[in-house]
Amino acid sequence: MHHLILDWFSRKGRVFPWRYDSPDPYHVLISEYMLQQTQTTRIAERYPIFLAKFPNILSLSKASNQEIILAWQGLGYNNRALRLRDCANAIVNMHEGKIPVDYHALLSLPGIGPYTASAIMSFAYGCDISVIDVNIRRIYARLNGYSHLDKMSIKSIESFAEQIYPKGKSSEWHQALMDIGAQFCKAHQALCALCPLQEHCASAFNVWIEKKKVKRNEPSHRNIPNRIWRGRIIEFLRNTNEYLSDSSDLLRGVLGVSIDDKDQTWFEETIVPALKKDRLIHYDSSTNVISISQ
DNA sequence: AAGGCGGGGGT
DNA sequence: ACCCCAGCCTT
Repeated sequence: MHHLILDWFSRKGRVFPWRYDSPDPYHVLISEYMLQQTQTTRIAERYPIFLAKFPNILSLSKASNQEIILAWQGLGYNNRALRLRDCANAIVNMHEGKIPVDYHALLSLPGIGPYTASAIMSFAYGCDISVIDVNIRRIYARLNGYSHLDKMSIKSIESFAEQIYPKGKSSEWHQALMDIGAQFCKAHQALCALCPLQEHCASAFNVWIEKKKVKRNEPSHRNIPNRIWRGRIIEFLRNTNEYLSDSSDLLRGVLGVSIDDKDQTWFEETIVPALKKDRLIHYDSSTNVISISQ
């Protein structure tokens, strides 16, 4: 099975700007950070532009809030941008600018959790470590014939993951599985006929399909979730000349020309505090100017 | 344990 | 009109 998958990966694996035979650890850090909850196609567009602006860990560590938020355009989850800069800063200050080759050291950095830490260990440094994201979890559960992802406990997944991957080939193995999960062994559709794992899969051609998630009611305004409005506000500020705006101009620019008291209250009591909490904006109450935080 | 957090393309 | 995505942090 190992040879089958590794061979499949070398012939049919997806091609991305961040995939190289000997990747720069900095490039792995950036791509994995961007890829958290964000689709590969989006990253493929933005990744080269971002790297051109911040070519190494030192330049990234010195970015102001404003610079990093601007460079994050199109990637979503804007406070991730600040976390990434903070992460670079911690690496410069605590690790002499070298991305640690140590799982627990990575885990302690801002915005790096179990997935990203193991991904860096594996993809950047070629270490023997198992990597588990939602695609790989789903594949392992199906390989073992479980009737649902959640039927296989985290512990079982972890111990299976540890013993299944070919030692010395962690990087290729796990990236291959993510390719398979994204293209064939999908949550809502299983294309077993195309899957290189089919002969080794207990669920082949008889796969459980994930139920649609019940959507929970998000706090919304004018029928649009607040987080979407927040994103639109940051985007509006990105497109102003000095990345600032009079607060009422901003509100009209985002919501439209007719603003009532409810809009105003919602903006001041819900949206502005949330954006400030995330360090994304600065609000000068004396001049009534809102800006992307410096 | 659950909720919050963007954005654009797919269905 | 929803639906989802190479997670992580906070409460």
